[in-house]
Amino acid sequence: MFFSIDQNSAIPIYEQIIRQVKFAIADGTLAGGQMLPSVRQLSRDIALNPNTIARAYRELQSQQILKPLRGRGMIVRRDALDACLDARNELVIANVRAALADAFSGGMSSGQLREIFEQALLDLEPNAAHTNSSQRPSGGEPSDE
Amino acid sequence: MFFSIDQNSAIPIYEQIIRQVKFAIADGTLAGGQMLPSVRQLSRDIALNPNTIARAYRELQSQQILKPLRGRGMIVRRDALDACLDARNELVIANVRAALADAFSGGMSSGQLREIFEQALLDLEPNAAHTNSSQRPSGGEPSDE
Amino acid sequence: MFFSIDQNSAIPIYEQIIRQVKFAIADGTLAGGQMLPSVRQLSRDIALNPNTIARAYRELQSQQILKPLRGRGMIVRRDALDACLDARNELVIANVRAALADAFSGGMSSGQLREIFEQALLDLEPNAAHTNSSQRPSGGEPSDE
Amino acid sequence: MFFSIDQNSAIPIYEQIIRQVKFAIADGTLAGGQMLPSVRQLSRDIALNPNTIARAYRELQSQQILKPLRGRGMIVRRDALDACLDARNELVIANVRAALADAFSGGMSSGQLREIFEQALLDLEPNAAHTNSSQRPSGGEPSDE
DNA sequence: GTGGTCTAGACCACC
DNA sequence: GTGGTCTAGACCACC
Repeated sequence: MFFSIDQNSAIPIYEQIIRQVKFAIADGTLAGGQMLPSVRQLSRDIALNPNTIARAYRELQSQQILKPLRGRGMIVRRDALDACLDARNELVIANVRAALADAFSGGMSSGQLREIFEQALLDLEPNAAHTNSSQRPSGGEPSDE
Repeated sequence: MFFSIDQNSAIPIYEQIIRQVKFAIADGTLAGGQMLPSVRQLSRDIALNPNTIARAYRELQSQQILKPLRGRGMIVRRDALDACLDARNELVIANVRAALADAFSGGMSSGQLREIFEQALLDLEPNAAHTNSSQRPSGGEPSDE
Repeated sequence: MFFSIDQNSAIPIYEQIIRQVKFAIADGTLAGGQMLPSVRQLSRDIALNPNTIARAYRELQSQQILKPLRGRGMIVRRDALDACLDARNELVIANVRAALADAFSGGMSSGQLREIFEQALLDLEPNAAHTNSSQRPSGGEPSDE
Repeated sequence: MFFSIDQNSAIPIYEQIIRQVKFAIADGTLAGGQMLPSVRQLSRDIALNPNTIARAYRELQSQQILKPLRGRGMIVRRDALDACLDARNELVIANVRAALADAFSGGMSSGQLREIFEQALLDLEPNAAHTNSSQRPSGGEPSDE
């Protein structure tokens, strides 16, 4: 599976699962209508208590991301993509703002912050082809309907 | 005092105090040799149980940031500044990296991230106008209207 | 359990617990991966407030001796043995040096100190007869009567 | 003065003073009838709160070590030497036994302990001429009467 | 069930 | 006055 769980993180495991399901939908790894691994299957795969998986699925269901198929499991709702893109964007924006607010409250300058940001981008960017332009088009979701 | 506690944060109160003491040292608000408010005084000022303050002070002591003067109170160690600058930088870098890692794992592009970063900087930067140059002098409010 | 707490000691109870956990790891009573008694269980067994136990466990955690398994309890870290052997040796060496420094500062001679040391060894050594040779094999109870 | 105070020690400062006065008497640095520095003088010399000095002198007086001369200060009682030698010996013996008990409770062997003891002796012995004989005469106090 | 946080309040030694 | 320890008990999230 595509889950990577950090047992030591301060973020509860069920939250990590919720987030990773949403992000997988946001980036297209999981598409509408697709089936999720069963609670039992997944609990074996990633060695977690089934209760923890079940809790994550339950919350994703109540957030209208997943839909239960009676007796068969959970599928991704056809209309889940927008909610997942929004969730992703909100989370990322909140993270960035929190990091900046922390930095300013400790007296750091925006110059130092830009350096840190660019360095982190260099280190982490998946397709490492870094360009200096900050005017690239904003992205937008390709329509694959 | 300079403390601002968020009772509803997921971050424990004693951790908020620890962080704010370190950041106050990092930005020069608290200098080496300076006295901290007493446990009882601070507990009155920010309406917290003295045990909570004492716990924060105790951890700062074991991290070599504060030093107790027996029967008199807590002072900032002369050599605390470096540790506090390091702590601040590490925290900010970790925050930024976590935000970026999250974003990439959700399929966001570095272009989108730069926009989010610059927007957050605009919103949060304390009393400073934004210019696009990253070599601009560190202070000043140039009018680019 | 293997804890023996002295309520009247000048050493705080939580420090006694910390020391005894480390020493139990050092002498092999507690091995890496092994589970500790839960805070509530131990607080019942040795008639102490759970907060006191929790404080000891918390500090052992921050010293990388124990590791919390969320919702399940505390285990001894696999790599804790070295740290515990070091802690034990450092403590013993510090104790011995402090005793000797005190003695010398009061004008005592090394001859007097050797007598005191050998007498204390005779009195305290667990189930072992004393011989004058310091190269004797490490176990066994030779009868030198 | 002959005092060396460790502000950070777990041992209270007034206890350090008491011990150092007794040990100075035990090793002959302070003789019966000799005058101690006044509370004010000493508090200036070693930069301590006069209350702390006064408390130490008060306890030494109640232990029959010092005697107040009205309006002039404290002198060492003529019969203080025996009490001071006893106090020194008891303290050293207690220290040594405590160190050994700690060591055994952590699974250390008497062989290891002898090594530690001899090493500490080598490091600390004031007139570093170390001999291997452990049968030296026990010392005894020279009579200078 | 588990540990973690927080409040409330007692008591202590030290200055 | 100062910080440090300890008890008692509530409440929380997680498993």
